[in-house]
Amino acid sequence: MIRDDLAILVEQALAAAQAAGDLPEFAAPDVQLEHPQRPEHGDYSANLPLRIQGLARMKAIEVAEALRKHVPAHAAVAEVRVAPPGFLNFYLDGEWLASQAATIAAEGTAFGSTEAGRGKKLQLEYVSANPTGPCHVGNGRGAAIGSSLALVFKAHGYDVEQEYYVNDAGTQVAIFGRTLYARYQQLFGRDVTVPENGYPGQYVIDLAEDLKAEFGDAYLRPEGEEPDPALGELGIQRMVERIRTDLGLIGVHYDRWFSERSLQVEGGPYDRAFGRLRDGGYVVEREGAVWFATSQLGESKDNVLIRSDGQPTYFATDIAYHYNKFIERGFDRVIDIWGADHQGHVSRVKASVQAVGGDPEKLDVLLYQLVTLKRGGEIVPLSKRAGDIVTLREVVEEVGADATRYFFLATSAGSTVDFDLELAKTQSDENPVYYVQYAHARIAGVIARATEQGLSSAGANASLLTHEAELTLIRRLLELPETEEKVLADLAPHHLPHYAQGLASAFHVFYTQCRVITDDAELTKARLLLLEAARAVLARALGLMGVSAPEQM
RNA sequence: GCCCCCGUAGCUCAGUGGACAGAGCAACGGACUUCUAAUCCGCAGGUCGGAGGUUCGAAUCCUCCCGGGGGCGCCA
Repeated sequence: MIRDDLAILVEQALAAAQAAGDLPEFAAPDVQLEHPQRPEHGDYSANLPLRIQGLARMKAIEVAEALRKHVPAHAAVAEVRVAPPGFLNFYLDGEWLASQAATIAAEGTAFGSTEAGRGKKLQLEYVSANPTGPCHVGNGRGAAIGSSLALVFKAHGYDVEQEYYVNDAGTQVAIFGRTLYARYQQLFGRDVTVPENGYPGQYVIDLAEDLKAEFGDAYLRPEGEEPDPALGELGIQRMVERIRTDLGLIGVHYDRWFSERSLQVEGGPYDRAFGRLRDGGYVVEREGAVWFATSQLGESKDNVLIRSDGQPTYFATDIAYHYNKFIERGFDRVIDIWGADHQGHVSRVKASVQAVGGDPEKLDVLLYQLVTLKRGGEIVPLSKRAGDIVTLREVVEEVGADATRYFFLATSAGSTVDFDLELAKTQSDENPVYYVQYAHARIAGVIARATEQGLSSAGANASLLTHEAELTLIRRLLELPETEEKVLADLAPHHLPHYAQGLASAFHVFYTQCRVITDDAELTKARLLLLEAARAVLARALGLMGVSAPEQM
């Protein structure tokens, strides 16, 4: 990308200046280029002189001047200027910019793709909400972040597997089974109550009704007896199906649904991982429970693996799960995306990866802050245990899949967000996602009209693109590769909506100032070429967000 | 009590070592006989929670304090 090309020019200038004796010899830090906030400071700016003034024992402004003299000529660069207190500012050449419209149009939606991840097996695990209830709004945030990251990684050559970890074992599943059986019995007139710590939500009643309609009293046992485990399993299966369907509504699809229970088969990952922990001397028994001596690995405290009732903890199966990911499936990199309420879990999972022979450096845990759901300013609880849950499906039906995904993507994972249902509904017409989509629809409209009139960009002369609005738009197009790089480096897909917003804005300005289809046949061709480039980049940005790029609105 | 995240315009949020802090929404004033006005232009809006410190340079890094959220050995 152009930014990297310019960085190389700066490195070359430094080497040349040192060779010529204009600067002393020293090892310089990596060259970083940025976009100045003010246009008069150029398109790209290097602060290298300020950072090496100490090494050079010269004033920054003099370092900058020494560098400027040695910057090699480059087709993209019209001018390099020195600005106080010591910046080296690059101004892109208008003719080169115009030529980029042709380059981008030719690449189409492949513009921005790289092979950076070629041959790397990457796993992204996200949402993985308990199958004891449908996805709620908060799960939607994890879904949008994970899904979008997966799309970007794929676009850069990574072999990506998206996985949902199904917690189909353990205490909560058992409680869910008992809740379901209680609701089921109620449908047959029995006076039973939902167990303490059960799931009071309406969806369990709905599920019980479905099962009764389908299987009648097949799961009913004599009063007072324990429920048929098969009922609970069936219930979990149905909830998983529901989750799969609901996530599909916002375009989230997984390569694999990984069963927690499958880890626990005789001689399976759970046993093997446990063996590794024992071999490492990390397993101790105390207070009737079995502990993982995480404190030996720098953790502040030990953690229970097997409870005193003999059941493994969530942590224990999670160790087996990560053992399976790293050691048995051999991923080169694993990214877990969790809600911030799992924050305390991060360091001990990393410690466990190390303990079972994996490399904790290859594990990234991306935490997103929780979503506060509001209805008309009032907080609505999100927990499945609270009963009154607002499902992801309800939200999608109210505000639409595109707006939902865009909303969840638009803020950085580190910020808490308020999702006000009333606001989401009333402001749906003003949602930024429509601003971006409208830009795409406008482009599609003009191109369609041009096609009707037998016009195309064939044989276009890009150098006719000289209007300031045209060049500004092209500058924006060129920022897509940088944006994607930043998304991957920071694991921060929120850069995408931010970028798309700016790109759409540059397009709308262009559209207002520059008429595409005119009597000037040559200029029309050139502008159609620019439209094709803009359309491809916009469609790509929207696609990476998992948001549709409509032909018309 | 300890740990993590956050605090930026009226609201929702970008910006996390560079130049005079940005966008959207809301408010106000303009622009459609012309490829979609879900648009554009203009105007306005800020002690970057507070106080010290480091640095040529701090919204950004360090320390302390205030406020909000999350977490802290047998829930997941």
